[in-house]
Amino acid sequence: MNIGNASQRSGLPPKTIRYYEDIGLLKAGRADNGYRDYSMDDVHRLRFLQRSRGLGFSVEECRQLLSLYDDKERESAVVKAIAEAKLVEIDRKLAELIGLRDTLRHLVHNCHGDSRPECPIMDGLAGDDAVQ
Amino acid sequence: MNIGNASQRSGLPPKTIRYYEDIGLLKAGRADNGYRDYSMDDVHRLRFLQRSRGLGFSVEECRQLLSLYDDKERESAVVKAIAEAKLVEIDRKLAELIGLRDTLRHLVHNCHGDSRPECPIMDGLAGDDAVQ
DNA sequence: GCTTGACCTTCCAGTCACTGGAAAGTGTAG
DNA sequence: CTACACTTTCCAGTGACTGGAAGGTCAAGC
Repeated sequence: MNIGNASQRSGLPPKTIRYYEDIGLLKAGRADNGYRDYSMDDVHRLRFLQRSRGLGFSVEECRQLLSLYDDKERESAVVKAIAEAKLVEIDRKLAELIGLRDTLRHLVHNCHGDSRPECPIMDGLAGDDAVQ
Repeated sequence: MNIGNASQRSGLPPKTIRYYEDIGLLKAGRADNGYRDYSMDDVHRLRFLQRSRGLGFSVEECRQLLSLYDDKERESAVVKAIAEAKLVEIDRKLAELIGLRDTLRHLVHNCHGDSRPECPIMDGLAGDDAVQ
């Protein structure tokens, strides 16, 4: 199957699929006309990449996960450790983002938002007073 | 004052300050020896940038905020609108991240994490079953 | 005066994960 | 035969820095 077809089945843009091949994440066969040729197995791996990336794993982590995906002898403990580390990372990002939101929300809440120049948001960003 | 000093006072690395100058975010004077020379006013603007970036505003948004910061006639409503839009964006990111965390948490929870190859995380990433 | 080391300058390249676009070849429907 | 969609490769750009090289400047200590 051509790349466009594989793209539709995997949910990854053709450009991204070629990029993944470039960086050695997944190699495709070639048809006689030079077009890339994908098997259903390839499509499964592409979908795997699409989901892994979508869940926040980096490309390097995806490379690792994909090799575990191919490894019929893998230990699920290894996979679980990677996923747990990612979970910690997501939780950290989440906490940071919540902090940002609360700070910004507080600033917005205190701003009249009218035609006058006085603005607690600006004051907060300027850092004259405590922002958090 | 030299860039190192301005860096310490603003919390921005010298490299970043030079980069901001490169992209026209903030211009510094020059001393006789060719070194950049910063006033306390410059430091205030650098701190303003440091805080704005830290709160998740893009460099282009910071450019806009900085010009409002300088505008003594600004309307606080304009600032508030920008901050509110950013708040919506942060909330959207937050919701997405929470979705990711829940999905991943669910997968991790279902995985034994032992020496056997069976792994619900892998199955979830492969997408044979519903991930969310 | 000389050396050492910290600081400063510019410029170029790399990061991450794509994405856009140009130029050219291929396949298919009418 | 033509139109048009699809494919190929290659090069460059994104955002917001960051690292490093090569060289200039400055202050302290000997």
